[in-house]
Amino acid sequence: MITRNAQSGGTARSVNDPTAKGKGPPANDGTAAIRTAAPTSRTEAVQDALRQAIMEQKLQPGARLPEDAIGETFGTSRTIAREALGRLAVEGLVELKPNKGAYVANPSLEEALDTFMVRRGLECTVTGLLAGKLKPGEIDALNCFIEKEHSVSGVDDRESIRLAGAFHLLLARMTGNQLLIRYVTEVVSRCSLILAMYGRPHSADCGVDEHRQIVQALVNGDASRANELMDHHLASVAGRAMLEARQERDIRDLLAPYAARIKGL
Amino acid sequence: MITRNAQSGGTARSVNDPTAKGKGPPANDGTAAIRTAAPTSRTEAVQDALRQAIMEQKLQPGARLPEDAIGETFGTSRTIAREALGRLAVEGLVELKPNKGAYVANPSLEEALDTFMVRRGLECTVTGLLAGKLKPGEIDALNCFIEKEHSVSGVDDRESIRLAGAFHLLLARMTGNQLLIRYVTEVVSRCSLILAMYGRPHSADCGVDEHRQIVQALVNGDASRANELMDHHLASVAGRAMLEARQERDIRDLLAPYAARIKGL
DNA sequence: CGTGACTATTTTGCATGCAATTAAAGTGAC
DNA sequence: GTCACTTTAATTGCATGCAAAATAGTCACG
Repeated sequence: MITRNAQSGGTARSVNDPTAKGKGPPANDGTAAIRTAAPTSRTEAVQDALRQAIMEQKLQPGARLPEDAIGETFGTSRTIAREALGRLAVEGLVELKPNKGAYVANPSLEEALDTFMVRRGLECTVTGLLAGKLKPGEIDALNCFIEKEHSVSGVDDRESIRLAGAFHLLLARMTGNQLLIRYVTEVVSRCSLILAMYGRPHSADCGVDEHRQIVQALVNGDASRANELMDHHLASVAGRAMLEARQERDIRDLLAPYAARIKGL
Repeated sequence: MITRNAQSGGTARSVNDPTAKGKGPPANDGTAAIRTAAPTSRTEAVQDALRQAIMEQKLQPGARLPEDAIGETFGTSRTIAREALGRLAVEGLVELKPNKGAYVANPSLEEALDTFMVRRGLECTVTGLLAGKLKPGEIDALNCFIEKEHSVSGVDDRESIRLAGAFHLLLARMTGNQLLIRYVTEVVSRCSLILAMYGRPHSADCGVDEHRQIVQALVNGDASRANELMDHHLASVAGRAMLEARQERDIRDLLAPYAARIKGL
């Protein structure tokens, strides 16, 4: 009925920029995205866009994600949307209910704690691999990054969360361990979602100083201290976020479906 | 031209048992599979079957996995095969080359070491969560499992590797942490593939006793000792496997494509 | 006899169409 | 007015078809 053009994909190219335009300059300082490399397939493009939309809370937790709507939005077929949703489900950002459809993940408190627990283990592996092995250029990059974190601290909460995640990602990338990078990327995504859901305002602020200490310990080659700091850091981030979360969460849960219905999606 | 039946999927049911028949009784003691729950979709069924085939080395590392052939084998369309391959790629058992197709993963020595490194971190999280928290029934289950491991030790290498993996999986499941379970499942899959590729005969044998010690430490609630044991255990498994691997691997790499061509696949 | 270009075939990437499941609306009985 | 049932609409699950890319095969030419 739509008959967009011919049939095959050679022309429909509305994929490249649909949700990506919202932010500042595309300077790739690790700030921008989880994905570093340019998307190779359309599936990846849609996947990246959806991930960003979810993590920026443009798509509320619990919101429905119909294949049709997504495909149409991005100018692709349901096939692509479907596959992107499937992969995001693996990442834990999307929940896939059989025969019912895809929803933005709405992690329970328990799942949130599980995620942080796994994250602590992974990040200790990171610190273990990095302690005393950082090259001068890497140290500079980290310090520079922390500077940037400090500059937005207390100003833009959402940006703070994003940068905090990016910091941990940056560390993981320095290990060069591809699998570790993938896992840290995943848990950081999940944690960012969780913090955006459960976090109180300013909850991520005081993390900056802890980041500084961690880098210092890594530079000093003190692995166990870096581990300890990282562990404490993550535990405290989780703790700060969760403390007052219980009631608020219920309200949000209850409200989300109505909000989605009103907005029409 | 095939016109198998009508059109839709309501009837084509050759999915349920294609590669699964090769082994003993279907008693579900954790021996059988990575997947515990019955597959809900056809995609999952194919995915599980392929995973098993790969881990049993029925499909050699590096072998091509054409969508067509897989779909035909399992009595489904390429769509299903494609999606299953995609998910296995996420798990790291399949390598997906754009516009070229899917291949059974052929991890390099570096990737193998990366995997073991990540695994150590994850499994330490497992031991940390489990130390002193095991219920009597769980302890029994573990001891029973170790007994079984011991019985096949030195008899059936492939089975030993499988059981060793299943033991770690069993531990992970006892944490109840879904994400942790997923990650451990993945790394165990990968490590099983790696051990099957790189492992010398009997390389996994002496692991049984270490398993026993780990359980003992967990029962005693000695978290740090359990961690230490687990770490040492995994490092030694990795070490045993890798030691003589270098040359042999090159040969296998070179041979794999030819083997695949001869067998026609 | 080896090498390069051209063609044919295979295989992936993606879009679309049909059936089935599920959610919703509408209808009637109590 | 509420509950149960039937019907209808929306959406998923899956298969198939077409085009592009990659590979294999063929033939002319050096």
